[in-house]
Amino acid sequence: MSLRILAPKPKPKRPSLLEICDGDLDPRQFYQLLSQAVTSGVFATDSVLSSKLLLRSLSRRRLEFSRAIFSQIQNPNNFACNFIFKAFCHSSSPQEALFHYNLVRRRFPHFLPDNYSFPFLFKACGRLSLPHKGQELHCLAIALGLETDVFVQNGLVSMYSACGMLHCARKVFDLLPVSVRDVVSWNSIVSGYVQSNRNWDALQMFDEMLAFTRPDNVTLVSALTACGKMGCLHLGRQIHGLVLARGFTLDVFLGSSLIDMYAKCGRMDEARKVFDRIRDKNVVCWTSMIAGYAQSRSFKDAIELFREMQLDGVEADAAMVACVISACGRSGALGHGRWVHTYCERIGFYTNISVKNALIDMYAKCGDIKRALEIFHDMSNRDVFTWTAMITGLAMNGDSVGALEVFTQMEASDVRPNEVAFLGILSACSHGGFVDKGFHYFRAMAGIYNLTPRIEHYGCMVDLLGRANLLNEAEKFIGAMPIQPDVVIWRSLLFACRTYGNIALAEFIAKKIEELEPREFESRVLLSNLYASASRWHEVSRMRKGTPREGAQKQPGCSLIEVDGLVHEFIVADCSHCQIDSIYEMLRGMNKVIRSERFD
DNA sequence: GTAGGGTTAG
Repeated sequence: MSLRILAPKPKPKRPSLLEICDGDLDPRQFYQLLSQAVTSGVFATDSVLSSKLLLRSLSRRRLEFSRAIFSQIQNPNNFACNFIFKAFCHSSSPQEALFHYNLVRRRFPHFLPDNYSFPFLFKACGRLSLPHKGQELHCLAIALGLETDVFVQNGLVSMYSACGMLHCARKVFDLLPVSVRDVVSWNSIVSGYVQSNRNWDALQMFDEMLAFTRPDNVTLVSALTACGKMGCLHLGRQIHGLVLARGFTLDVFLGSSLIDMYAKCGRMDEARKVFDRIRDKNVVCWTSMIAGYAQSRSFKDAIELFREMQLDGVEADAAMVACVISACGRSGALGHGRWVHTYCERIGFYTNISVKNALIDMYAKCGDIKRALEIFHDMSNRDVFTWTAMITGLAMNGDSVGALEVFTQMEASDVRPNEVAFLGILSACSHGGFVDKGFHYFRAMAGIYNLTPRIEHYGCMVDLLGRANLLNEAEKFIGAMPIQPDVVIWRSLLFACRTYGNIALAEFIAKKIEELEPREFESRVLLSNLYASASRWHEVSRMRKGTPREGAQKQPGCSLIEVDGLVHEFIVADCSHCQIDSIYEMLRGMNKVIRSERFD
């Protein structure tokens, strides 16, 4: 028997901090590694490990750690600096990127930003709308010889666009040699025009681009957005054709912008076809579709789709619920609205200001003004939409005095009323019969707030005078308007004529309306009713002769009712409801009761 | 030894 001498087991090598850093780490292990790095003085000696730790902190989205780690690094290299700029420029506090840039330049005079730094810094300037800081950095970039670096220059185009300085963005773009421009350069300038609502210029740039570069998904998204904003269905369809013919992938961005374009052009059927074809829909796709339905007043479809989304397991975000709440408000679906309200409180969207604004609007539109006021009073931060929703809501619910009070409070706050807020207050004056106050606010628009009254504001004033039986003043007011009066304005005065029985003026207005809308017969019907009430039967029959029995109605009337959480929609002469027979039976029964009551 | 720019809904 021989003795075998066993070789000693090799002692396992302890992995270095760098190796640990490269491996998979759960949060606890990461914190352990961080504390070891702090105690062993790594940040003073090992710039690579410091940088790697920074990178890991960023992937954990723990910016406070990134900031702490960066502050420990004694001599940060450009890599570490760029890293911190990048982390912050995309964060919720982009000013931190510029703060760190200033800090680094002060503390390390030898530090100079490089071609990697500038895009992040420009991004931060753009997001913060700091064109002066951007220009300062632009000068430095030129001094450093980066005027043909496509990344730096594209960053500049986007920065100037984001700051609303489109002429500068265009100049940077034009100065960039054609051989250097890439698809991102074109995308940046096209999207710049779209952001500034210069949609026609955006589409022209898009057209020009096609001669130089193949567009990508991002290009088409911007072009489609421009088409949507302009209601340009023809071009939108052509771009959709390009998507299909050239085999572009229908990603969520392209899908959402196609839905949005079709929805804004009133083609919900085509929007839905796109929606159904998107795989892995995100919350934006669902919102685009739901917003489209809400915008085309198909509230029932909007609310149903929201339910469907939840069954699909997609979580809503604040923007989505604000959109759904607004659909509930406009359809009068108070039950649904309440349910979404509870849902918001549960998920935690309730802190979001646009959600609260939507809730105020919804409760006010559904007649629960008490609840709307409660939410309004509980809010510590109010923006112009909050105030406007409350003023309009009170006016709508007949509380003109309340609306005037809230408007006064708004004027005392640091929020400036906009055109919509003035529509609210003018309609409050009109319904409350406050003629002098109405004129005061109408004059204040231009005089104090530098807002140009739009045709809707003039409409409110005509309504105000008409309701107050100041029909001749209303007519004079229309005559003095700097804009051409439209049918809405004339019709509102015609209604006032009917109320106060002014046949002579009504005849004059009906003529005006017929000139503007020769195929509409609503004014004739109104006028003939007016003749009837004055027993001028000859004129009544003259009016009716020229009026066709059918086709006089342009927009079908529509009403909705919510029963047990389901919204039922009825359009004039629509028999599609599954219980239409029992509904009519009930209506006939009710009519009978009403008639018998009347003759009792 | 390591990283980059532009885009969508409300």
